[in-house]
Amino acid sequence: MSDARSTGATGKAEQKQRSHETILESAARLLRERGISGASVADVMKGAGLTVGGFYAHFASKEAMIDAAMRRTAKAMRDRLFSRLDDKPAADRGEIVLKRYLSAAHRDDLRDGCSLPAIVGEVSTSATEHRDALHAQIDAFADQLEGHLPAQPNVTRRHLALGMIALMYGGLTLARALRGTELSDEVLRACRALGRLAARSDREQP
Amino acid sequence: MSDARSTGATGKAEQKQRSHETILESAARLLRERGISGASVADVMKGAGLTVGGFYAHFASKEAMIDAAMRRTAKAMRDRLFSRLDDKPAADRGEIVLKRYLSAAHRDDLRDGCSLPAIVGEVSTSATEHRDALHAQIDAFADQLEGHLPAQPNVTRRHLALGMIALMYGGLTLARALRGTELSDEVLRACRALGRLAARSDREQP
DNA sequence: TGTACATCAGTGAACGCGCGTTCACTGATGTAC
DNA sequence: TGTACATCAGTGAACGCGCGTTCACTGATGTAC
Repeated sequence: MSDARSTGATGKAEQKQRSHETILESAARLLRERGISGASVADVMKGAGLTVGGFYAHFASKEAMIDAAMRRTAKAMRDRLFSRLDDKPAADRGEIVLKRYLSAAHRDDLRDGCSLPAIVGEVSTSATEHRDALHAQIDAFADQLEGHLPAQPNVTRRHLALGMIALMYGGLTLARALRGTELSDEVLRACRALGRLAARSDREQP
Repeated sequence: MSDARSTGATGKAEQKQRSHETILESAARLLRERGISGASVADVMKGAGLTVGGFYAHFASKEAMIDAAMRRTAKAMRDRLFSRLDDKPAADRGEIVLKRYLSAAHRDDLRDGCSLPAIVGEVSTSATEHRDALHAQIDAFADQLEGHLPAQPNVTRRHLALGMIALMYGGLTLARALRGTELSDEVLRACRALGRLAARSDREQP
């Protein structure tokens, strides 16, 4: 505490920054678990160990909070998906990302997984104000993914990446919606098989 | 009217049946446009030219109405997707379904299109009570689709069908969420290109 | 060092609103005699 | 055929609830002298 003081930062400002961080983490978790409309301001604050009233000292609106949570979650997800990929053969990398994303573990871990399943549907029907934040998220995802995909005839790597993102997002969301059924596992397996067609070029160069 | 009377049906029962139909149509339309939580009972009744109070003479709950609207919409969508397919060469049929589903016209037509984009996300996060209705819808879709897909090495037709459904649902939903941007069109194109890998077997038998 | 005042992160109650659901009522239609 | 009563599809106001947002207040922390 005295150390913190000596760095010039005041205790109050530090405390507020810590709270901001905690609120953002709570928001990101509830967003992934319950979606945009399900992540209520009161519950987000409760999840951060605070009360509703203080919220507007940290964010201008719920909309701003959701956008911030989206940005943060997307970055964390990409870091995890693409981590330690350099150790693997270049030809395997696309398929490794595919398997990480479309795993039963990822399907079952709502709290720490990808936020797309909780976001895209709502943005398409009732939360259009988050379109720009989603756009940035998809753009960044595609940029990073296309570097790990093989050249294929008649398709750009960019298109392979966007197609795989749609497949991964669609497959995971569908598998989550069907959680607890045999069909849910089947969907994951099916999407991994379909994605392999795009992620590997072996069949083109026998 | 006198004709109707002579068939033995009473005017009152007929009127109620007509209203039931109108309510269901209004529910299906609002469900596709605004999602499950966005299709409020009051708005559904208003869309049918009626008032809220009468709703519970037609459905036991909002949940029952949504399930009924889901069933009806899914059937209509399949009929449209698979219509007049017998005129086409067998090898083209999978790709034709793909192109019909992942078209800009379908993306832009919320009112009459597929209901999956409005349903799956919510079922995965906050409307789990509709899991069974969704399961039946996906099952029926896959059954019908797999008959139009080619044999491929290392993948069952069932898995090809489920993968394509996830790709089509994911791609359309993402494209709708990004509506109005260049990226939205790119996503549609990308998903058609990826889906072609599954829908056509040409590359396997040169 | 000690005292008086200023700041401000967080509290908790209240607001207006839309939601799903309930219910006493209305009035046109249908039935009995 | 005409009259009295029963039925029932639909009305509209009310309910309890959770939502996003506002605001007067509290009390610990920080500053001035």
